[in-house]
Amino acid sequence: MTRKADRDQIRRQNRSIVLQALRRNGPTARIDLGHKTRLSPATVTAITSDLLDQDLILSLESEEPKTQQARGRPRTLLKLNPEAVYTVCIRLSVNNIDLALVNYAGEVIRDRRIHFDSATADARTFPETLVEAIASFLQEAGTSPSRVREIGVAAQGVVETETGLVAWSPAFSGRRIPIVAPLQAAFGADCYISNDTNMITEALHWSDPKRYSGTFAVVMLDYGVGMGLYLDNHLFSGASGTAAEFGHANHIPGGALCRCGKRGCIEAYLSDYALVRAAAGLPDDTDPMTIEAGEKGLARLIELASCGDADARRTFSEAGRVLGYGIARVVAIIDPSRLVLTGAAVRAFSFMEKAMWEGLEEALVADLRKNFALDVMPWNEDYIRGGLIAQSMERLDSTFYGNAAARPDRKEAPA
Amino acid sequence: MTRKADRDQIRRQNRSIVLQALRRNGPTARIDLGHKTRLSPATVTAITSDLLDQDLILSLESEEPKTQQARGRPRTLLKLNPEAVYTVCIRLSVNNIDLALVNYAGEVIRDRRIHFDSATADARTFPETLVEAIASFLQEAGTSPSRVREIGVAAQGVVETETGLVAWSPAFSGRRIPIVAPLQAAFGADCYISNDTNMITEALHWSDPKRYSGTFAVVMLDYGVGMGLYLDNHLFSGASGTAAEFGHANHIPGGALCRCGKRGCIEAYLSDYALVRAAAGLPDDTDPMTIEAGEKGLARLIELASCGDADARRTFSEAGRVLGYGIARVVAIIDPSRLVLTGAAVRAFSFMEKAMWEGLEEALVADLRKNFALDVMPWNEDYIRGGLIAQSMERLDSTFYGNAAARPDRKEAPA
DNA sequence: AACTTTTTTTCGGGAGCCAAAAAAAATATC
DNA sequence: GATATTTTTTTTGGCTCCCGAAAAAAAGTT
Repeated sequence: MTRKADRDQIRRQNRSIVLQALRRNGPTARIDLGHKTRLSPATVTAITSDLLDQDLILSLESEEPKTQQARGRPRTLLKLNPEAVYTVCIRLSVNNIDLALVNYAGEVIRDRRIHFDSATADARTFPETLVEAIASFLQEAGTSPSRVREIGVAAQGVVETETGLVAWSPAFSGRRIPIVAPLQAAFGADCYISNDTNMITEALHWSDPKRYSGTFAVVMLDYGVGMGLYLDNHLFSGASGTAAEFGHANHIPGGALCRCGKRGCIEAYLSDYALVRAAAGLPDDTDPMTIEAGEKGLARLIELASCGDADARRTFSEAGRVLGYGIARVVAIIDPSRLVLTGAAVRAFSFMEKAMWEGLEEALVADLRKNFALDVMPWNEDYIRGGLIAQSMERLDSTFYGNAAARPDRKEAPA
Repeated sequence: MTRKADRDQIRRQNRSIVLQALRRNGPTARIDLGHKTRLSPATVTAITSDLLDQDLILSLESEEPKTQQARGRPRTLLKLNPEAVYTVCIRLSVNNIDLALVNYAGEVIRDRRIHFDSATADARTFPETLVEAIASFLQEAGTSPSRVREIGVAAQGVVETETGLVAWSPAFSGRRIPIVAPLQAAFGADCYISNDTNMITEALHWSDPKRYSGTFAVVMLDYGVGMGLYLDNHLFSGASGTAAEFGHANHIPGGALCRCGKRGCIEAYLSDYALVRAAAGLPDDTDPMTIEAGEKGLARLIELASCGDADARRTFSEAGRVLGYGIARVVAIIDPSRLVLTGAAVRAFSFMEKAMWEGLEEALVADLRKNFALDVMPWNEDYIRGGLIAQSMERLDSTFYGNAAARPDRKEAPA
């Protein structure tokens, strides 16, 4: 049963909409906020004066507006108060912790990369390491931890959003590492953790909501294979928060050996180590950990293919066919309107494309595969940070209302 | 951006909640409606008096309430007015059109099965046939078509909910047959079409919302293989409405021949004809259309297995392994909290179970497969009708508000 | 200085919710 | 039979929304 509606909900929602409009459009006059949000001028005045009282937004009088308008009362622009609250956005990769301090306007005011050698470090102490890293980062920045109201983390591997831990990651040699609980305990802020590809998905929706709305999927071919799902206009993370593990969906029973220990995973055909292993003619059960792949391995392979090396070309072509089959299964189950292909390996897309389409056609009946568009998108790591920022800001915007806590939770309605 | 909130929305939502509470609990006093909906008594009075004015609900004074309560003003029970509106729920199977006339209380007041021989009939004229069948059904029932405000259709095969047509079905030899548009034109009611397994999914949520909420999947093993997805508390049907086509997700590249013409679909290993084909030792590219399977074929196979026939046992065991792999892929991508297995073939589940778990274990890393529960559920066709009724009633409840049309559309927010 | 134009604020009204009081309609008690 | 008690329902009054319209503010134009 749907939850009952009451007045508070209206105001909360409308405040949140005004904040979103300001974040998306930068300094804006009340009258334009009215147009953008479809609220009446009177209501915009009421809401913005609340927000001004709370120092969440600022009035931009002194600065010269000098828009095109000539006559009439000049519009006073409003903007988010950058210093109202701060967010820390963190990206965990195999060897790095990337920290960013972000203000309420969504601007990165300081960032820092900390090396973390996952091969030698003890995964069990990682949470403490992370807490210390954040604390010293904030101290350097001269920002009191109490002003940080939101901490977002993106990690590679299998992330359990619901429990707030990394369930399986190459960085932690497969150990389950709690992240959200230690951060929450240390800083008291609202914390969350998500898969890195989910954050790319969120970033796409933020940067081009026209194109990336409704139901779409993102497949990331990188050092590992990830997926993000945006379903019915919401980021989807499944019941325990581990959905969209495209890379560990099986392709061939008993097939090539994957880093996760199983055989036949899509990742075992498409990721960096899989490509290097195949191109080198190694048996497909060669332990992935013994393969030197990563950025260098992949780059060399792409170069070889570009030079016309037959083995490299064949490797990419076979990978493309696997990709086609994988996409076919996702399309059959999810029916997205668009599928975005990204990650370091899309540089080699031209070598995979033909086989990919062939695989897709072999795998899926025409009626099901004609309704989706494919985007191939080179990318950079900033997308992950962008998604974290978008997600954090959305959580913040819907939090502020008096002292009322409780962000409405889409997951479960109370009995 | 979220839509702005206003007062109308509140009232609409609360009215809808009251109607839902009445539908779920039967005759209920205002005071209990207050408890169930968490609305104040004053508000319940206001809303119910509106609903009484509109004849959507009835007051049950004369009849003896005689509840356990002894003293105090007696509660007057309210109930939905069964005659307020009518719904027609239609199930299309290969050879039958099952019609049901349902009143606003969700009770079936008349039903009828019409034979439709899809082998000889012309699929192109099916829409007219359907319209005529409904019209004569209503006439027999003595119900004016104008009182029918909702028509819901469930069909087997690939159903495009968004365009309102059957894209591929064994009943129509693969032709695309429009359903919603002709019905809408003929009757003016709000019409929709959905996949039959989606309706089972909806029925499960309706009948046991505690157990079947959040994110869960339903797999139907029948004369064909279907799936329904309930994600984040909403029935999910994908961008074009063809999601959850589990049966046509590929299992083995270049594998067994499927009814859809492709090779290696899960259906080509798990459906009635696939089992009969395998048990008979026929080559796996034997044309499914030439195989006598259906209810009888499946029943005989189950009997053989029960008697200890080795070939039959092996057939089911192999099918179970495929099922395990298929479930593993769904779990990797969707991460449901529960997976329901149903359909005619679950009678043979005991012969498939061991291999299914083995397949699941082979295919998926442990971290991803330990978060879901499996239900095996015998079923009957009434579930589909139940889901249609639940869906139709939900659509009706959120429709009535003054003359305002516009059921809020979860799919797309306006710019 | 008076008019025009545009934005913002104020004011009054309507709609929704709720808490509390009042009314209604029984049974229990004397 | 009259009064008290209990429980449900309705009414009242108050609060908070939002909105339309009017008023005010703050320019530029004539």
